[in-house]
Amino acid sequence: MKAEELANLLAEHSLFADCDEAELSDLILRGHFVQYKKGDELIMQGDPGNSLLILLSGNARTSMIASNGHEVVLDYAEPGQVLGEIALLDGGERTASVTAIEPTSALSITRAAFEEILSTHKNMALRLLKVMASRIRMANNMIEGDRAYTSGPRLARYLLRLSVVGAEEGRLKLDLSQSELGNFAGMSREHINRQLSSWSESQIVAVESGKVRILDHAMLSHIAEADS
Amino acid sequence: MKAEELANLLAEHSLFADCDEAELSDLILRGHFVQYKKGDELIMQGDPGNSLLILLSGNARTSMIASNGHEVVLDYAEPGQVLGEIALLDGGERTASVTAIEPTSALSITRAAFEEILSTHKNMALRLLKVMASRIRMANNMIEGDRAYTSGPRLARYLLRLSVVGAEEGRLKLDLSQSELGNFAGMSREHINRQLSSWSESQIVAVESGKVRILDHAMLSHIAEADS
DNA sequence: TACCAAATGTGACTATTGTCACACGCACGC
DNA sequence: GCGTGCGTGTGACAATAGTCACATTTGGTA
Repeated sequence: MKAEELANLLAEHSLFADCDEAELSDLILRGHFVQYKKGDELIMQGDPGNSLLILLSGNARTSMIASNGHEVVLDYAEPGQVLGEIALLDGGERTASVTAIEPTSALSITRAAFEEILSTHKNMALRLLKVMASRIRMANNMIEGDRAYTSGPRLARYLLRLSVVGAEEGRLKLDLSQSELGNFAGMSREHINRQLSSWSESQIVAVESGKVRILDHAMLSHIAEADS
Repeated sequence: MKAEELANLLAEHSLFADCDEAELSDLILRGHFVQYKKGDELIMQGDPGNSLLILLSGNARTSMIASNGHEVVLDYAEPGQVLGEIALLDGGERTASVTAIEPTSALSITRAAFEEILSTHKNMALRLLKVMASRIRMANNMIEGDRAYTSGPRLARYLLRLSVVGAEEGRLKLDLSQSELGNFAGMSREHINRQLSSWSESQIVAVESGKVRILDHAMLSHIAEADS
């Protein structure tokens, strides 16, 4: 892939949208283009964290396996997302895995290159700080939601999180199986199924050929804030 | 309080330990010394986030109140901790409150001063990035633990998190009431009580005059990783 | 088309944890 | 010394959600 195409891909996405020429070309020059097929692991839990990825295309799931085998899905990453920066920054192991859920490509940046880029382009650090701030915000939100609400409002929250903003007819960004939704929202597949069925009857969502569609966005938002 | 004293306070703590003279004095010069008594709110959920705090002494609790009234304690902050950087960086509202749980003092830094400091001392950005990285790691850990484990292992994890590292006799950093422990570990006061009583019988912890002491650190760590 | 695997739907039961109610004890101030 | 209030201990019960078992559907492909 040519540098120019990469530059376009990067510049499309918010974090890099305001990068100047030099920054973009530095990223590309020092980065390494990698491709994955569905199911490949971009990052593996337990590995040392010596590089950072910038997702260029495709989609990936960030998840952790707890010591009792329970899988917890933390997030789904879209193109433009920075992945693996935590272990790179604090020198620890990777605490989560990132798995491609469709054919995916990314720019891989080593620690050395990352440090050079940070010290050369001081705006990059500020950009990264902002990204990480919103990531902490999101994580705190998850903790709050998981703790404070019962399964209904919680599922509502996760569905809303998956919903496209200016969506045509409540489509979700990702078509997850009910088991995957369960790992994301922290409830059993069966429970997801029952909840969706119930909402389906009240015309809040539609479940068509396995795919969830949000019919009543307002109602779902209301449920997400509900008392119980 | 004199600048020199402040400099010493700052330099004592990891994040600022390797700051050079100029950085420290810049922080102090541009910062504003504030004091709080027990129960005061250093940061209030819902406010706009126009400043950042560096805790100098005392102790504070970071917590959120969900829309259904449920209180979720995210963390307890020790001296040296940076607080309120998220809203400052991403421009959003404060999503959590920070309350002094004892007499507390802090250095308050406005957005303008913060930006100047970041752009003058580029090492500051890197330091902050590291702090935020470990904060994300911690948050992900909480999510994993809350999701994957039942109350026993979860309480064990939170107790361990409160335990002093080179502790004399398993003392905790903070003496929390059982209700507070409940809000921190995400379980009801009654359930905390029953769990502690049970561990007390098996000599894993001791509950003396309201204060929890860890007797069998190894056992508690083992429970924290347990299957159920 | 016919088969297989994976995903979904659903009932019955169980487990875990929260809630409510109330007793007790200890500390603090009057 | 004696209330008053807060934190704690504990039983009985309710509610929520998980588990297990199995039927059914669907989608891909030989």
